[in-house]
Amino acid sequence: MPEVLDENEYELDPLERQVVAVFVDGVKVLGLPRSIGEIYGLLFISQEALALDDFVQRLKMSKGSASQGIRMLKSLGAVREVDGSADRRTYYEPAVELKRLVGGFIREQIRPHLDSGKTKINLLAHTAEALDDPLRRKFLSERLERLESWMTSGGRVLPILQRLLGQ
Amino acid sequence: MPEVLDENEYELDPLERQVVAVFVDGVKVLGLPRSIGEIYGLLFISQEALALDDFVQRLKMSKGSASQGIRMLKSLGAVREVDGSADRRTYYEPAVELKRLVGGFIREQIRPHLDSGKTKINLLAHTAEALDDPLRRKFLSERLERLESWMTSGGRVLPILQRLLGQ
DNA sequence: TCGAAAGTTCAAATTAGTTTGAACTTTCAA
DNA sequence: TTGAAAGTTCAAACTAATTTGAACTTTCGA
Repeated sequence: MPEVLDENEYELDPLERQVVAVFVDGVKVLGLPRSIGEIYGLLFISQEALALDDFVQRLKMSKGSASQGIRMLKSLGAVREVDGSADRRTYYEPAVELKRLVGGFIREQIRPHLDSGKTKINLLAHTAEALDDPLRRKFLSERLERLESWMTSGGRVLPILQRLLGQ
Repeated sequence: MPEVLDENEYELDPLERQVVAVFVDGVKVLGLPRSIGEIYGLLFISQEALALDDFVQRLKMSKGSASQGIRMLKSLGAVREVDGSADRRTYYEPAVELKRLVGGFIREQIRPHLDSGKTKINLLAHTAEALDDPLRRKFLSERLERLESWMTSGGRVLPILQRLLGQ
């Protein structure tokens, strides 16, 4: 067993394991991979910033997973790099403001789908307008309009949602 | 090829296929299986109620998938049974009010996770209170309290969200 | 500048999640 | 009542998603 600091003990203690498990469950609900929950969870219960190797050792995951996980967490705005570290590594700490986390999730995981969905539906609405059967045309146009209104409602609600979660 | 009505033609036409694809993408974002999107999508663009066998034939899925899919859609409140049908089958039509769909999703997919999460965190908070190291105890208690406050905020926001989507 | 440590990439292996299909139960018209 | 059609169940097969690990690139202290 390598010589390490108390805080960087190889295994997670039971409490840490359970908190990490809560985050693993949480990110699964959001459709994100387990490793994201593990990394963020470990950061959340750590008093000091952690580097890639800490995730590899303490969570027993591959360097590849840790690297990809950190990349996604960065893109979500869920972690930030701590600068001014003594050694050559990059250290991370978690963003713990709910507003910020929700904002990142909306921006990265929700908005793009809303936008591309809206585009597709607009195209289909056009196709429907060109249908021969007038009854079918009317029906489909109505339904596609409704679908568009869902997207619009969704788009309007997201910023409100984020504001409401701003503590 | 079996003798069928126009509306129940075996294959989906290109427009129908594309609308169904939009729903398949949509439910994937919500973390629901493809078959749910296919079934709901087909109902959404159909002018008359459909029965299990329509999903099997037109979407080329197994009876098992269709049955399980309908069960989940019922639990989400996304389809309702049409009563008074001529034959022995059960026919379904889609619920198309966004408010209702969102409500069902919150009730079935979000609330249970929020509730079980809150329970787990409360237990962990207790465990943390019993920690020997006072600094560690303070830090973890703070973090777990924050986690609880996330859950509470989430719980408060859901009904508002649903109300805002009530057109 | 060099080379060892840090970090990245991505095809293959693994794991998780979904669908199938066959055996089963239920329903209802004759 | 009965049996054929409708619907359900769930273990096995399949598919999709994640993780691994080895080869690679980048970085920076000596």
